[in-house]
Amino acid sequence: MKLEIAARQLEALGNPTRLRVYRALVRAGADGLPVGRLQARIGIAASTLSHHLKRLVEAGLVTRERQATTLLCRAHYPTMNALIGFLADECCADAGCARDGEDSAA
Amino acid sequence: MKLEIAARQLEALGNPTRLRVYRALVRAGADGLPVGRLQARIGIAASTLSHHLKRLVEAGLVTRERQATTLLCRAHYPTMNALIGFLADECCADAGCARDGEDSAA
DNA sequence: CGCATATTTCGATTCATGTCGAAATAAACT
DNA sequence: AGTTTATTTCGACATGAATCGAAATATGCG
Repeated sequence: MKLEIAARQLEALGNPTRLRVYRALVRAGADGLPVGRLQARIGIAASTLSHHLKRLVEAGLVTRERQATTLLCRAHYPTMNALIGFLADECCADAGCARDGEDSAA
Repeated sequence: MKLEIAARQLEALGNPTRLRVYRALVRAGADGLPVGRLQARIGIAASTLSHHLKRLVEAGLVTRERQATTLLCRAHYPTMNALIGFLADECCADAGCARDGEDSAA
């Protein structure tokens, strides 16, 4: 059922707004970014951002952590690495990758 | 506007059925797979598969080519490579990737 | 030309998504 | 305790997605 999980993560990233959010978090690096900052930067309603953030968190791509009065969000790199691994592995990656039948039990 | 494109491709892969379809095509390798084969393998209605296939094609992840009476589908690797590149680049990838501020013009 | 096979398009249905504003909750400060 | 700031949850709405079966289209064969 690994495929289901990968699909869920891909879906989470497969929305322009969420991808923008996620990218902003990645760029923010280890320090993360408070929700409010994100909102100002991306320019959407707070409730909408919260909704998207929740989906990213549920997909394991982002972590949220209370930091006094604000909620600090951070990109969770291991998940992204695993996802890229899945794509590269299950779904090809390297230039060559023209492996014919492999385990495709016809 | 590259982000929009990446989001579109991620969304295309972000559905379990489509991801299954795509993976089947990748596994089929350079020979590709006719639609009918895919349908039998995945077990969904032909119309549903056609719909999903269309989305994968529109996202540039799959190519379709008439082969006499059947339509041969193939995974289009360059797109996947570019997508992985985008994720690795814009959205982190390598294990380390704890680059703090970089261009995050806070 | 008409039939058989392969695939898509159409129409319908059901459910999920993206979005917002307003109200509720959480945490800190006075 | 009350106020302010930060964020989420709620309710609503419009739009899009996923799915199917049936009908339409395309290709090759006899």
